[in-house]
Amino acid sequence: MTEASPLARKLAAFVALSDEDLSMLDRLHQRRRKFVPGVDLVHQGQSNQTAYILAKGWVCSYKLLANGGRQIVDFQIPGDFLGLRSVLFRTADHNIEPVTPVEASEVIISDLLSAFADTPRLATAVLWAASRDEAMVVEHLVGIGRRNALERTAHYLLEFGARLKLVGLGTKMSYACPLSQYLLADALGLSAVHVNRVLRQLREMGLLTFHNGRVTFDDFEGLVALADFDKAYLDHDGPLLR
Amino acid sequence: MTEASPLARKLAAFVALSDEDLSMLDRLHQRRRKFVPGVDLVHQGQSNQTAYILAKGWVCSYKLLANGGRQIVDFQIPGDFLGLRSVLFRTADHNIEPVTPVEASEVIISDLLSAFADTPRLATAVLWAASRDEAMVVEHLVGIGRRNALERTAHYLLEFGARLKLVGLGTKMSYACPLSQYLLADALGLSAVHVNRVLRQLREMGLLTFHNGRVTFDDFEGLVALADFDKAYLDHDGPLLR
DNA sequence: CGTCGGGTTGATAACTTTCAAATTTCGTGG
DNA sequence: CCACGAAATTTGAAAGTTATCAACCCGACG
Repeated sequence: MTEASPLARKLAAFVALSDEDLSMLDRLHQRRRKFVPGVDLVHQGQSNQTAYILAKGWVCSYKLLANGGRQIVDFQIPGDFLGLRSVLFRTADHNIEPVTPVEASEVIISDLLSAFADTPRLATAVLWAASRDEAMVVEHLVGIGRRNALERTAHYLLEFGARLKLVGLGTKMSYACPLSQYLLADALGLSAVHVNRVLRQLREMGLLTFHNGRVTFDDFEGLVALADFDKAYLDHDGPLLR
Repeated sequence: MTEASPLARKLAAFVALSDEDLSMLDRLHQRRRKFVPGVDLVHQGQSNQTAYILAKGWVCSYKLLANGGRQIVDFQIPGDFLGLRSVLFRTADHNIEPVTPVEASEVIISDLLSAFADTPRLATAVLWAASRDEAMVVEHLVGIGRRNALERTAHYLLEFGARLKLVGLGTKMSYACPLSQYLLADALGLSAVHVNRVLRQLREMGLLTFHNGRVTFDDFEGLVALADFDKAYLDHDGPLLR
């Protein structure tokens, strides 16, 4: 096998996958498409949705409000599914936009469903990943509702560290993060100016450094304590299910 | 058929269900159990989960933080599933607690899965409802992140109106709401004191009244405008899919 | 009665936003 | 390789929103 895809890598962390599972997973990837920042992949209200598996780059899902604000619900990174929900729901209720140049494979929904029927372990793994995604949205909600700016930012950046490590795009100590402070602000429910101040504070406290598109954890344990981060949450060694 | 159950009523709004679908739905309901406020239905970290269909009363799902705060992720009302996610995830990552005395039917997951295989329209309806629940969590996230206390509260109470009307527990003008201002505060990411002030303001603006466990919309259109509420979102007449 | 949980109100403090203005970074064309 | 302009980051000051603290009120209930 060549280099494992991010998705395969992620799923393998949940469920031990056979070669058959893996090749089935490969066959799900259809046309590879590219997108660039500034052009939505999915637009609010648009119907007739396609689902994708993200292969390269970051995207964000967001909603716009009448009062002019926007809230980023989640960022997706390689190995994540895009737009699965919109397909079910028939029409998208949010926008999806590339944060960086992006490559993604189309997924034919009927292929996915029949793959589920044929390879139940794969189905388990995908459902598991979907549940985790939902859990992350919930954690995000909790953070915005009940954590102050400092804890919230620390928690969010820690979570990304864990997600990226899972797909082989980061180490325990640092990762490449293409987000601007504006994007971070729209995700955290803060103003960009305040995000800047918070990042400075985290740096001055010796906890983490976000510079030049790279997040570095200067004091991992300190961060975890500050953010009340559940390490077990995204962090484990072998697959959970053998 | 006797009085339609809240769940049947809700699903029928999404998908036109046959008698066969409906009786299948009935058979999903197993042991009926009762719960009282103060005792968790589901406790964070607990494994070996059961899923339920809520028949009477309200419950809330919440997470506790190390800093002492708690965030209520969602309230569930009659017709909602409870703990479906926890079952998949093997262990619960949040708590579920009754807000009022509650009655709920256990659901055997294998029954649910085989019902899906036999009656695809029912499966569609349930998945649709699940997607809607997820969309509501996202909307909640957006509200907490980017709406001020007034808009946020108005939006939340409007959403409840729509949800309750869907299961026959409210009219366009008002509904019974058993939530204390403390509960509302923990859901909205505000302090109880501030919720009190916001409710007063909404009342003084002639928009809505929340008194004696009842929410009354005094100026529906005004509220919708203030909250930037998407009426189409939860509101429709016939089933979406015939 | 006395207590207790919920609601209400005022005063003050804390946190975050907004506005405005540097400063730095970075890609592009000269 | 340097200059230029646009975008992103940084900082200060002032304003706005929401939390916290401290009372007080009220109805339910033992």
